[in-house]
Amino acid sequence: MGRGKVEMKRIENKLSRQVTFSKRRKGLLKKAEELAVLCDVDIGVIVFSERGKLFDYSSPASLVDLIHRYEAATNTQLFHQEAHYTDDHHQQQQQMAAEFSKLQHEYQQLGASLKTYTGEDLSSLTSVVELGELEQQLESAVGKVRARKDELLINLTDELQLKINENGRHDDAAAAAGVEAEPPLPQSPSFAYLLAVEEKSAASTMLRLWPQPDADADADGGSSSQRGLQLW
Amino acid sequence: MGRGKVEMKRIENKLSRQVTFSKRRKGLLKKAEELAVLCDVDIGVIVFSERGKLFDYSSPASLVDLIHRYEAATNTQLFHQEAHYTDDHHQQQQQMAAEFSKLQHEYQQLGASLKTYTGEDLSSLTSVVELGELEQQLESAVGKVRARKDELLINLTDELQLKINENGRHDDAAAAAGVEAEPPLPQSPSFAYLLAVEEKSAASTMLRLWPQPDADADADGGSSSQRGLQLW
DNA sequence: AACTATTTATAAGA
DNA sequence: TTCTTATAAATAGTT
Repeated sequence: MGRGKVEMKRIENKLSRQVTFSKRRKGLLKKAEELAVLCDVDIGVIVFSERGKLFDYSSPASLVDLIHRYEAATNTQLFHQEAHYTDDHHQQQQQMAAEFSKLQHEYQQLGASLKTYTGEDLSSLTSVVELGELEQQLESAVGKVRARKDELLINLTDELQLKINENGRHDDAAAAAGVEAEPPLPQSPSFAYLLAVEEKSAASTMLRLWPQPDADADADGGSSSQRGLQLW
Repeated sequence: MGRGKVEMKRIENKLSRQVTFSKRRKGLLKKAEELAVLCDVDIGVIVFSERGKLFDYSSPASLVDLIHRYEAATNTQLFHQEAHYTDDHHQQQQQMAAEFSKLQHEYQQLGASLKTYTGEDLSSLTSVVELGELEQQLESAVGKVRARKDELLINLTDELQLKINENGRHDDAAAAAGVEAEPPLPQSPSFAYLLAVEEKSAASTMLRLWPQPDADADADGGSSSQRGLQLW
C-alpha cells in the first residue's frame, strides 16, 4: 500500500529499511491495540530493532503476565521460575558465603592455635602466666603420648612373646612329624634391625619394629622360609 | 478499511467480534511477519483469544529467546539479566561450594591435628614410631615455650631491678629535698603475694608478678603511697 | 468463506 | 524525523 508494491524480502537499503521499520512498527502496534480493543483479547507484541532497542505493546494484561500465560500454554517454563530460582540461589549463596567466611575465620584461629601449640608462634601469649599454662598443657600432652606409646609397646612385646611361644610349639610339632625345624630365634639378616632401641634426648625409650622389605618372599635362595616368626 | 468506519471499542456483537478477531488476528500476524522480513528484526506476538486459545508469531528468533531478550531489555534487574546472572552465580556458587568443602576438610584435619597434638586423641597414630615423633615435637615445643618464658622473665626482672634502682635515686632526691622517705622495700600486705615462685610437676620455675587490686589507690588510710615501687 | 466498497497503511518523495 | 500523496492492503459489511 504505497506508491509501489514491495517485495517480501529484506530491504537492502539501510535508510529505507529504517524508515520502513519505523512506519510499520507503529502500524503493527496500532493494529495490535485495535485487535485488543475491538475483540477484547490479550495481546502482546515484542519488537527488537536491529540495534537491539525494544518496542513492545501489551494489553489489557501486562507483558509479564502474558509471558507467564504463554509459559503455561506452551508448558515451557522459563522465567517466572527462574526468577524465583535466582532469588533462592541468591539467598543460598549469601548464606554459604557467610558460613564460608565464618569457617575461614575458625580455620585461621585453629591454625594459630596449632602454631602456638607447636611453639612455632608464641606471639599470642604475652604473659609468663599464659606461657606457663601452655607449658603445662604440653607436658600433659607429652605424658599422654608416652602413656600411649608404652601401651603400644607392651602390646607389641606381648604379641612377640606369644608368637615366639607359638613358634616353639610348632617346632616341636614339626620335629615330632619328622620335618626339619628352623632355628628357634633366627638372628638372620631379616631380623638384623627388626628390634631397635631408640634413645633420643628427653624422649622415653622406644621400640621400633618393622619388617624387612620383601623379607617374606623366598628371596635368599628359598632356603629360609618365614614360617613361625612372622610378627605381623 | 471496509464498508464503514469502525469505532475503536469492544464489538458487542459476539459473532461480529469473533469474525473480526479472526480477520484482524490474521492481519496482525501477517504484518508482524512482513515487518520481521522487510526490516530484518526480531518480532514476537502473543495473542490469547477470549476462550484462552494461544496464537503466536515469532521470527527469526524463537519466542522463548525473545522473552529472554525482553527480560534483559525491560527488567534489567529481574529477568533476563538474572538469567545470565544466574548462570554466573551458579558457577560461582559451585566454585564456592567446592572451596567450602575443601576448607571444611582442611578445618577438620587441622582440628584433628590439634587434638593429636594435645594428646586428646591419639588414635591417628598407630605406630610407636609416630608416637615417638610426636613426643619429640612436643618436647621441642616445651623447650620453645620455656625459652620464651625465660626471656619474658628476664626482661621483667631487669625492669624490676631498674625500677628499684630508680626508686633508690628518687628516695635520695626526696630525702635531700626534705621529704619523708618511704621504706625502701615495703613488705606491706600490698606486696605479700606479689612475688610468688610457682613450682609444678615438670614445669620450670615461674615468677608471677601482679599488682594487688586497687593497691595503687591510697586505700589503706593514705599512709603508704606506691611511689617508687610500681613495677608496671 | 467470498465479495467489494471503503478505509487504512504506507512507499516514495520532499 | 515529518508531511504529502498516490497507491497497495486490510477489512467491515454484505452475500
